[in-house]
Amino acid sequence: MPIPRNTSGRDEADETESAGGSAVDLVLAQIREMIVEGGLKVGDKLPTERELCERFASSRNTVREAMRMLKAFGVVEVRPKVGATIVDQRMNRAFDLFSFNVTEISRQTFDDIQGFRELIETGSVAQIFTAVTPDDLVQLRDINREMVRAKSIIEAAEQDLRFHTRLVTLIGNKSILDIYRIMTPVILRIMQRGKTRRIIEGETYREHQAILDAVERRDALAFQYLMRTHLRAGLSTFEDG
Amino acid sequence: MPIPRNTSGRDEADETESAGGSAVDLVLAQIREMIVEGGLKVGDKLPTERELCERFASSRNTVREAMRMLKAFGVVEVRPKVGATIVDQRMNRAFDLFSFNVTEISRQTFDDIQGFRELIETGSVAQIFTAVTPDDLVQLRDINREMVRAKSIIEAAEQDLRFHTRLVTLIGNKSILDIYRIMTPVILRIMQRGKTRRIIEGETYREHQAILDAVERRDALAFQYLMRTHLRAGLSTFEDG
DNA sequence: GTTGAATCTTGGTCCAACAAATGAGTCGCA
DNA sequence: TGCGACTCATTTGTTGGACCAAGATTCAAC
Repeated sequence: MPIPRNTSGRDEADETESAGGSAVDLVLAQIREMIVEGGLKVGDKLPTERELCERFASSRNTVREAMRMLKAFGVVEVRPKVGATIVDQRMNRAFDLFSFNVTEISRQTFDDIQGFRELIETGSVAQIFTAVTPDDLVQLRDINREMVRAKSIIEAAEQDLRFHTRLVTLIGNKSILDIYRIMTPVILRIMQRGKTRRIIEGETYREHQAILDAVERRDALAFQYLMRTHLRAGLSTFEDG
Repeated sequence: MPIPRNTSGRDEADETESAGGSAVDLVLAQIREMIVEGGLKVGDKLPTERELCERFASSRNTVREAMRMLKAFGVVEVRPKVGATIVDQRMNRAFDLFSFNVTEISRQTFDDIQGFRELIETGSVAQIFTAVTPDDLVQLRDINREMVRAKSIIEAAEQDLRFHTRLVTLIGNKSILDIYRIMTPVILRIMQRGKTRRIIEGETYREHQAILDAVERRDALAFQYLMRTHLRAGLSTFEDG
């Protein structure tokens, strides 16, 4: 028989959780606390769902919804018949997060993203020059050629992005690369907008080649100038909606 | 009577979703598709849970778990009785994402984060100098003084971060500010590590002041040099675990 | 000791029900 | 007629229970 319990656990909602209203949020906060207090690390296993129900005096559905959120956060990975283990896939989750297209890219967003890229890609010239190898350059030119051979604008944009991501990888900074990867979906949409095959085969290809030439010569000023010009080239093609 | 239906909907798992195994993932993908195909924008309302059950031939729990994930992604906001409306709070969600401390900060992460900050904070000197007003400088010096008056290391670190965030805000680039905010929890943990009151009252305070002096003089080279030195100062205090 | 079958465990899904909150319609009164 | 209070229905939040399928475990047979 359903016991008419305190459905909205606001009485004991003294958690630090900001939105500690619903029972699911409460259980979520309790699980988080359990992880932190218990000093659980990546690889450790969480109790079973039914055990969590018992411990937090909640129904299984409530616990499951809380687990869903943890899964959405990339903090736990749950396999059937095995249980939930703590992981850290938050970067991948952040990546998924922005693949969700809910808003059209505004002119402002476009400018901001390109400004960010300009900061990253021109500012890290020293690290790139230090790390780059002849083999890297060969691969980069290959990518550039593949971009021209691409069958569609979308595919070409992907190669274009691959080119830039490859450069950013050379910086050797995982945080920067993670963030660049998180922005990938948005950057892709930007690239696909206002680009034609003619632009890709012509301007984009040549600009990439010129940038690689500058890398080869270790010409920092040229690299920065060419990269900035390259990134800003798209700005003119952007049409306000 | 429970109909022995196909519990693991792998038969029709022809979705583009990467992990389209479970029924929840399937419903999630279908809702996403519904949003995209239907051209639903921020502010639009989703059908009721029961309507989604009917449309996707799933139980209410399954739909609810899918909605939980959308909520975790910051894509929908659901109020009791009112229903689910589409929002875009993904940046806030990304912020929450990294407030979850599951791993200890390694030396490598420390270096990477500081390297990223160095790139952002020294590379945007032109934008900062253009945007800064006398009032901004007054506020920045206030923040710096508050940092010294802080009652705890944690509070001081928060003021320290506030100082840098205030500077980054001057860049006027929302994307950069968003990313800086996302990194806030990690940066805070870095700041709290290896800092003593002596360091905060002395070195940190003086370095901040010197940076502001450089801003006031519009001395770009000094600004970049001082900022870089300031950010790298912490590196020596970091002790390997 | 190894292997294979029986059993147990556990996550995945579904169902039925009730509580709570809120919007909408309705009734009564001025 | 206008408006406030009231009732009612709808919708989300939560619970308990049930079953299934598949991995993990146990145990018996060889």
